[in-house]
Amino acid sequence: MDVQTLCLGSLTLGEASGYEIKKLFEEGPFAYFYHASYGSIYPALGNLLKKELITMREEVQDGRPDKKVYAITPKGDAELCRKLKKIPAPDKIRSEAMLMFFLAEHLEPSHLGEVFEGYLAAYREKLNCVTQLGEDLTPHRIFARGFGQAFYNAAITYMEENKHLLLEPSEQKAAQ
Amino acid sequence: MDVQTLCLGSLTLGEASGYEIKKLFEEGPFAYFYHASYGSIYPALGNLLKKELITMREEVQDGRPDKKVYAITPKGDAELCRKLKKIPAPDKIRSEAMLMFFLAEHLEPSHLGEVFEGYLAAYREKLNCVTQLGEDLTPHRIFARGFGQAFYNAAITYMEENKHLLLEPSEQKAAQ
DNA sequence: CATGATATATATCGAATTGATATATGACAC
DNA sequence: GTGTCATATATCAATTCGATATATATCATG
Repeated sequence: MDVQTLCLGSLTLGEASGYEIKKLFEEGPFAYFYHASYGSIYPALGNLLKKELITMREEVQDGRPDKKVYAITPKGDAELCRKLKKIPAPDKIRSEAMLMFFLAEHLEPSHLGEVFEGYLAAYREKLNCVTQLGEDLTPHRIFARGFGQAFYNAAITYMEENKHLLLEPSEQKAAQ
Repeated sequence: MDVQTLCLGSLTLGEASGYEIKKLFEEGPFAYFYHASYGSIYPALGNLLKKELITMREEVQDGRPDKKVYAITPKGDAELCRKLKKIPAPDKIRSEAMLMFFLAEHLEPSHLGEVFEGYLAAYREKLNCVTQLGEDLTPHRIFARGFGQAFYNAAITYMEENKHLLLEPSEQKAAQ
């Protein structure tokens, strides 16, 4: 699943600029299951335009910089459907925080605590973000959003309940 | 967090070959929070060796190909600690399946069903994998493993309970 | 007993992606 | 006026992926 396909998928939600597409991955409905950077989005939009899978119009704005608004074409829609006709690759998670927790013996306790609190706070914020997300969703999208909520809820609950394992390992040892 | 740091972290669990390190990310304790490919692991080990952060010895085996066994040095351990002294980047999830669910209107129902069942089966297998994982774990690692279990459990439960949203959207619509 | 599949093991390389950086406009605070 | 923030586009070196190649050995299957 390359960024071009990702952009096509984004544009099925309505026309958007590269900047707006990026926001879908940062705080929008895609935030909890996919990521893409400007460095891949802008070139992808250029390629899609060349292939006539999307159209572009320049929109002059006042109070902020002008933008290029992209929209998917029927040809682009057909291409997206073609690309979605496959078995998806397995999920890939990259959690530096969890790696740190796993290797916690190599961290200073104060830093570990800081990392933990920051991580928990970030998850609470993400849950908040997902929960506020979207109106008039199709059942499919309610399912997808609910998955994100279920994930964040489970993570937050787990962290709150098992904090001691990470932050007071000496007491745990003593209790055995 | 680059692959070199990741390899250093892997080697704190004990000496290992490139192939064995890869398995940590595929079915081992890192599987549910990080990924790395051969194309990054082998060059990373080469660079770490040059920098004397790890050592290498060739181990002749019978019944299978010989392997190069790497071990972390004190210098490597210091470097790892240095690299871990920072605030971790936010988690990044890449789920092609979830993207498909979100864009389900563009999929044939039979394909959607197939993707869903495959995804659920994969998660059940991953949960199984994580649960069987590790003996004599430190509290930190019990925390990390438990997080993986909590995540997979939540995901599986959610999918089982909300399957209808995804696979019978017409009935949902009719029920409104 | 060939044939194919699977597991172990290392290595490489083009293509894709990231993360950082540059550039620019305008709002808003202090 | 000075700094910071949000909007907006674009580029690029460095990193990483995913596919492929190569090799050894086991095991099943017809």
